Amino acid sequence: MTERLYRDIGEQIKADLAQQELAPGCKLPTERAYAERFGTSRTVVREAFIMLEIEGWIEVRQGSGIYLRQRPGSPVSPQRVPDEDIGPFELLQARQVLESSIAACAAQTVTKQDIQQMQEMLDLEDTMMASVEVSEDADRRFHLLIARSTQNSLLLEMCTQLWDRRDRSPMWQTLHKRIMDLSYRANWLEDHRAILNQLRKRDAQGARQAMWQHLENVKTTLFALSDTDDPNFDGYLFSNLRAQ
Amino acid sequence: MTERLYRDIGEQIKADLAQQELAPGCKLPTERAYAERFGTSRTVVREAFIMLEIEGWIEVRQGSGIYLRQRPGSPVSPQRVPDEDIGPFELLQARQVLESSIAACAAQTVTKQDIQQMQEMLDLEDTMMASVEVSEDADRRFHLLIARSTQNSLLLEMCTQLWDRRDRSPMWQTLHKRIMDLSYRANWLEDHRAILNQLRKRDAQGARQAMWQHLENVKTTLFALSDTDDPNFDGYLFSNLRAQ
DNA sequence: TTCTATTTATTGGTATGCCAATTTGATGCT
DNA sequence: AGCATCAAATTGGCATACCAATAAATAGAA
Repeated sequence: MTERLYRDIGEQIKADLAQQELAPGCKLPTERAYAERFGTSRTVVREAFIMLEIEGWIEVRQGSGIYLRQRPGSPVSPQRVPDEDIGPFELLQARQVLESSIAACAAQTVTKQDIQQMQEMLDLEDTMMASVEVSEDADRRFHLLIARSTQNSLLLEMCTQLWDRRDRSPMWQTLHKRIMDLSYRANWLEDHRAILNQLRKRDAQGARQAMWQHLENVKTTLFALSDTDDPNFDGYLFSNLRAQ
Repeated sequence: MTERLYRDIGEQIKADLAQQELAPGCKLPTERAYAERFGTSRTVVREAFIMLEIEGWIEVRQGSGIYLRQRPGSPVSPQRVPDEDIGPFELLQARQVLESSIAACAAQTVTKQDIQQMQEMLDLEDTMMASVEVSEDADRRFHLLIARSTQNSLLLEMCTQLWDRRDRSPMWQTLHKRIMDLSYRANWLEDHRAILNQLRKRDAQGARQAMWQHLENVKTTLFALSDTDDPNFDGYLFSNLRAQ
């Protein structure tokens, strides 16, 4: 695996900023200064700053300089957690917490069109259960449709992030096949139907509980599958918050 | 405002990929190909790809090529919402949904050490209420400590993201000063005390409701302040999900 | 003195060129 | 035929050089 140099430099800059406890809005050293300091070309430093910019730490102004957008390294706020460090269990727990509340919220904002689209996804899940590809995609879309129906773009974005994380998770690939081979999808389809029914009734508490139970069932399934030959499986499954 | 070229190119590449509906893992055109196509140097294309890499869309392998990491542009999943497009109300609603559930979850996982640190933050808020800087920082830390006490790094990360969004929000700067000048902080400190009390009791429902009520109060305060001379204020306050 | 216009320096933006890792496929041996 | 080896092409990694926007300094007019 190629360790991209700009990432190293970017992390070093972040560490450096965290150490100094600079105030938001203050000006940072120039690209040239960092280049000389790290003994690299300005190109790499520039790339590192692009990383920090995308991550939201800094703001770059041509001809002026680079400025801090917020306090770096607040003791409780971590940088982005690497995909490899997140286990399926931790991910599902986060989804359970977030999506159950989203379901409750959605019950109060969902429109007829939303309901209709969700129903179409369920029909798709039903008829195309044989196709892993299609039914899995329908699963994802069903959940995201619920998030979208809250009419809150941030809730949809967060929910999307968690699903993207799952797809990127190395361990998911393994679990994915095991789960798909088995017939759990029928159970989950029933869960989905229950959720949609609560949304139809505009029952916030019912929707919350239905979503919670659904993800609880997924967790249970996952747990049952943890009897595996992969020695790292258990530790991975339960990997949780690391020390700050 | 400087529109950074690499952002334009990056967005164009993303749009291009979404259009083609490529499968995950497939190989993308080379940097040189995109450079020629857009009529720019390879440098900007490379910077654009760094953006996509940070955002998690692609994986870059030296000497080999650039590969897709996941499905781009699923109909319901948007790209990241720009900070400028998010109003304080939408942000607070997202926090209310997320943080109230986090509080409920935290009530079951919080440790004595967590409780102690939260108490310290409240004491800081109390004694340093005169200092806007300090009390605001304590506010932030208090909320993030709750998220951290769930022992779930994703929940902490999402919560942190929302607070970072607030800090970056252009409208927040305006509201921020108005709120700080007034004496709402005392009320919010009471809210925080109520939340901590529920956490002490390990009462999940109580914690959920206390957090919900707290952010409801913040929303109310914000709404009261919306009587302003800024013509864009109202629209901004309620800007919500845009059409997909 | 003060304000303004202009020059100069600073700083990020972009392009070009060469280097290193990887892949590909041709070559020759078994 | 099959496989190992090596050379050439491909492709991203990095550095240098010059361009453009901004800010700072300075000279001149009111």
